[in-house]
Amino acid sequence: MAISLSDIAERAGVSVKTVSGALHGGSARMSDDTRQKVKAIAEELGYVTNLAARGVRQGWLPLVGVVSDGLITSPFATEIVRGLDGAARSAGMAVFAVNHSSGQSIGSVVDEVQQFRPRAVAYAAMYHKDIDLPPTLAGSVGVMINCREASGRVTSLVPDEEGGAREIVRYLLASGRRRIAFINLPGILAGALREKGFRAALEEAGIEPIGVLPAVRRSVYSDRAPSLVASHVETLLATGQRPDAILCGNDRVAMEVYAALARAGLKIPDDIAVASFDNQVELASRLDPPLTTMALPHRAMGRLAMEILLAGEPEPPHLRKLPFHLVERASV
Amino acid sequence: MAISLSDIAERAGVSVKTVSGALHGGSARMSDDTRQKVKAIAEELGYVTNLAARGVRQGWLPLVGVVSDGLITSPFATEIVRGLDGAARSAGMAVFAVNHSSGQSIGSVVDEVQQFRPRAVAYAAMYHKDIDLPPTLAGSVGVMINCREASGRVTSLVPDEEGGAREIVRYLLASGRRRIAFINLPGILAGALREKGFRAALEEAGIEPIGVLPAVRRSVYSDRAPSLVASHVETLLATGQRPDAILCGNDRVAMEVYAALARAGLKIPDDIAVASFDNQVELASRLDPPLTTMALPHRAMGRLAMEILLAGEPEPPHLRKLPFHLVERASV
DNA sequence: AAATATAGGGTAATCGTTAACCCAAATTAG
DNA sequence: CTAATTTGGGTTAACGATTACCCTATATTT
Repeated sequence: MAISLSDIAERAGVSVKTVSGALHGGSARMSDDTRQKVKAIAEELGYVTNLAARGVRQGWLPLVGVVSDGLITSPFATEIVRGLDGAARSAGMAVFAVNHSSGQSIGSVVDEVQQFRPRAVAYAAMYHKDIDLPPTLAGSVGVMINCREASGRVTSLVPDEEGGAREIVRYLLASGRRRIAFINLPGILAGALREKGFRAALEEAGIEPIGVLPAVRRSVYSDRAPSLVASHVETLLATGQRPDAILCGNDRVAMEVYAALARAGLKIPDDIAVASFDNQVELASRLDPPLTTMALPHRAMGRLAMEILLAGEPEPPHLRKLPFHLVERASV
Repeated sequence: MAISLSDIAERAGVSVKTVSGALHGGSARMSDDTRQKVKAIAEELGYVTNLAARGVRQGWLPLVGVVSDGLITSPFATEIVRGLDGAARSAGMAVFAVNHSSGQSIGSVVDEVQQFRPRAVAYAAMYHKDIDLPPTLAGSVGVMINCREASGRVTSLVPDEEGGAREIVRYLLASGRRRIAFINLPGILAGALREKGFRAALEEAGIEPIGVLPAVRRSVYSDRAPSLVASHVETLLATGQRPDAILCGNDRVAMEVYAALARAGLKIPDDIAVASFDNQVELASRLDPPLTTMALPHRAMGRLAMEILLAGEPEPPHLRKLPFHLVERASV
């Protein structure tokens, strides 16, 4: 078994509480002499705090549980966790992430996490969606990240899809583009909201969109679904009203657009501008030319979530939309 | 405060130990009647096991700590974690992942994890590298994942880079290719080992490589470094010995090769085959044609690591190389 | 019918840490 | 010079779960 306070106490010839005070109680009344001696012995013996024991006493462990739905495969997930982690560290907390596979109910996973008596629990969705949290869990889950909680009982943090789409469209307009098409991700919440922003921004400029087209068939967005991108691009180029900008649902769609435009012999951005959403850096910066894209506020959501979780007085539940961030590269 | 065993005991009119036996001690002597009654009350009160309390008694929490170096951004990291997680769950353990940012020493992060009294601790590197673990940690870290531990005091699990390269070259040879070039990732361990495998496989077939070229300048591999891929491809195509296959250091290099070949008007795989390492699915399956690539054994490393950590009798420390896995798509 | 098992469950110690309280010596205030 | 305060540190009781040990009925054996 590992070294405990009483081992140190015995060696130092003091009581356990003195050791505890010397090592952990910053303001405990005690001579500097004693404190130094105890610390030295602790160091020598290789003492490591037993947080489980402290946890029993305090009623909680210095953990913040994060339950995420399904795939943590995406780089987005890690950005959320980074945001959470950074804020957690500065509060002396660790992030304890558990993903719930499709087999389990949210409730059972939350319970699993609760067994560790975390200070707080957040729920994080891997893509922007609606989630209906079971009423029983409204008390134990403090923040919903990247999803809208239906009942409104829990504060939800989501990307401002509509605003992000407006911003990139305005940017395209500011660069002089007027004939703008949108190859969107169908069947997902982000797609629907972005389309609203896309249309709103064009309307406020008094411009008609060239087309809003789905990247895959059947209104079902999936990485496996066969892509329609190439044929859409060909169609768009064939019309008399050839677009001078194509906005893409994500960087991978943009990658396909690049390929289709290359086949058609068109130069980016001179003949046609390309922009998208996601800022998947490895992809976007490697494309030729590097891709201008709207970065999602994943890290910001993570950071804000942690601040909300650890804040003393909780705000009343509400939906908070966080802004996208334009990453200018050379494709516009 | 949450419900405890004694709350249930009081309500049920039995002792705490009976409640403990009923809920957790599968084989405790007890009438079925009592057991059912206790379980019902626990359910009703919404009892959740306090693992911290149990942890104090047992000396450890049902956790396996995983310390990873720096960036958890890569999809590889999550594959490792998935492997660990799957194996951990079936043993009733949870994975507690902590990444150590560049500021901290490995030791301090391991200590941070040890405070939670995990059952075992693993170290995971985000890309295949050599790591020199401080001697003090050889006792606390049970397995090194995706890295070779210099001193040999700890079992290390790494991808069989050499074997993987041999396999993909043999595959290219089997498909009839004879003039094979390799645009490799310079400056990293994986690159060096793969080159050995690449050369070995060609030699055993009595064939000379067309060229082994670095994807970026200066032998420093980084996602930011300016790419040399396009010019290399142009050079390769300009020679009389035009290659009929290009092996790429990773899928992103392959993506650039695709673009360069498209510009040159060459068809994949008819004019020239392309293959690579990584199997970054979102990319590889989206390229046109979909990319044939060697998948790294990340999940397998994670799973095996957990099995080693949780095994009763530990094997003596050794270096274990896990095989790559060929993902056949249409680019060869 | 007496001796022995066994089922069913209680008591109390234990894990490592913290914290409310106490006490003696030393210092300061008046 | 005495009373009040501070300093330094010890005692002891929690926290929640587990477990070795013990006791009392009832069931089984001889």
